[in-house]
Amino acid sequence: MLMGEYSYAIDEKGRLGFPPKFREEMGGSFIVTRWLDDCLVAFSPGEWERISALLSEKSMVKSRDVQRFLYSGAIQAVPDRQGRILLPANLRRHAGLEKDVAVIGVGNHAEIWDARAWQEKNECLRGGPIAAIMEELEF
Amino acid sequence: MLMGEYSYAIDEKGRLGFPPKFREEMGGSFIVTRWLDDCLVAFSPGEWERISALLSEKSMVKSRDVQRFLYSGAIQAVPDRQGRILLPANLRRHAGLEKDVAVIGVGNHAEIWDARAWQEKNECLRGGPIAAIMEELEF
DNA sequence: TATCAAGTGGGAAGAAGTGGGGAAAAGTGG
DNA sequence: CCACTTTTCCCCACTTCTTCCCACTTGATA
Repeated sequence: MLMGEYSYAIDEKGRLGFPPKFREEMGGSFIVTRWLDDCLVAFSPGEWERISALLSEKSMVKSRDVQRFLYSGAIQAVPDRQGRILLPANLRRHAGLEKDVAVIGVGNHAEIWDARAWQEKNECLRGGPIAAIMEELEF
Repeated sequence: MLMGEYSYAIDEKGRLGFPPKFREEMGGSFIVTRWLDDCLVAFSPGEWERISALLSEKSMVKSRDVQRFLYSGAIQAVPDRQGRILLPANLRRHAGLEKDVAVIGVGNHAEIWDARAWQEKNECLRGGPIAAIMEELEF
């Protein structure tokens, strides 16, 4: 179960640290791609298979933009011996990543946020919508 | 059944004492995460499993903010030999914890409040809304 | 009053984050 | 087709921070 929040800095070579606990849980490599709300997502190979299968069940025509979105941004990330992954420029641009980054666990996947964007997201969530959404979900 | 109210002080390293009775009831470790009304929550592993399962039944897209809220704040708290748990900075910030803290039992879970916030909450509860909420719940 | 449990503080070992250098591969021009 | 330049990628070393463990103090109880 991926959870927790970790802070990292992208260095001049575009390398991003990745939490040891996450690497351990995900295995030797994982898939990183674009995600909703201007962040990036990391799936273990198994979860990626599952997502992929769910997508292929849908109408190829109706889901074409979703497939373009997810597949075109996807890379297979292989951490180096220090546990860092290399993020291509297009992915960094999508999430507005420059230097300070937050990596968060979200159960079955991890998300990569620009530190400031994540902070603002947090402020919004604290504010109140969480209780409303949970009620709506009948929690 | 978790119940009662306990006072502790967070030390400079972010460590927080946890009531022996609660530890005993929860087992060797438990999950702590953000919760509604600017406090933290502690679930036993079993209860966490239940919450987690409820969440994964929902739509991944619709529940994404709730999942971010709960999972990104979650840590597996393993008390040290003195029965203290280590609270990361982001959790302390969420609940406004600085020094004096109240740990309270709430049936199936425990909550961690800033002492002053808990005091104010208490005043509010005394005030009156309790009866109204109980009526609404058809108690 | 003595003993035990529990709360609090500090130090040391280990892991993890960050930066830099070197080798290999790929792309480009002659 | 060969050689040179540039970029990518891998590995090593250092510093910082986390985490675990031990000791002390305080309060309760017999």
